[in-house]
Amino acid sequence: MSLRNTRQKAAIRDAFELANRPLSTGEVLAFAQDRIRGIGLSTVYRNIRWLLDDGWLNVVELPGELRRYEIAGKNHHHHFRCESCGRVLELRGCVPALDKLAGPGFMVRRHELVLYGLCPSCRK
Amino acid sequence: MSLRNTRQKAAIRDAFELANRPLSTGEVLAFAQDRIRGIGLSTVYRNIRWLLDDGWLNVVELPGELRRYEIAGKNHHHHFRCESCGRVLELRGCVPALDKLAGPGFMVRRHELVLYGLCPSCRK
DNA sequence: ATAGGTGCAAACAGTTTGCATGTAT
DNA sequence: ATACATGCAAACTGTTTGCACCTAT
Repeated sequence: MSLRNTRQKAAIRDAFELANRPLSTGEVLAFAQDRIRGIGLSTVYRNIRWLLDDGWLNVVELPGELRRYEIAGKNHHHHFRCESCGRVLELRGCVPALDKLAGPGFMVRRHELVLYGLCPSCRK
Repeated sequence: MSLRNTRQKAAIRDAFELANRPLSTGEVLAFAQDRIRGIGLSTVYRNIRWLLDDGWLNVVELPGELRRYEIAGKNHHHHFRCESCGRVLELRGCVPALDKLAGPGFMVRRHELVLYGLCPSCRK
């Protein structure tokens, strides 16, 4: 849990609020370095860890991708990864009966779904 | 591309054929070490790479998990990860209209779906 | 003033690569 | 005999940790 308010901490939170999409540590560092010369990668990791503990961030893990993080507290949703620009975008809602794909022997507790293709910007 | 038939190579292929589920490099190594004393991890990695190039294996990447591999050539399917035993099992079939989850601005090319819970063995 | 936070560098895990040795052909 | 494959160790990437210095309180 973090107790003090530092410039670094503020810059890291701002990165997520401005991006409004899941960010990797590298993306967060790039943003924060524009504001604070010499900010270290370990500071990014440590603050992300604290924000996760606080429940302010959630982990977003896509298959074969670096771990990303997004602001917590949103409704159940899934993600779209653009194969052109590499960005990960949020999708709203879900698909019914997903969990039925497992047969009757299984007990399904949760699921993850990721769509891949071209985002609206890259499709043009 | 591999040209020679070695004991190591045979043991690695056998691991996949006997397991009949996606395996990580660690799982493959554990299997192969039962047969061949002193087999190295890099041999596992190299042979998996060759088997991927040959099209004999496919990559199976689940969010936040180590990369796994499975025998190629199967129909479109998804996976179930047991939260008790950690094994990843194959599910048959798919769910219709998955790709509709992205709005009209997107072009969806493929998707990945993973279910989590208890497998039939662990549920008992 | 003081202890929590930062930045650097070292430690780690999983994966890849370089190289001398071993072995299938 | 030859060159491909192996096994070891070193390199590499993403992440975590130890520690001296800095700074919000």
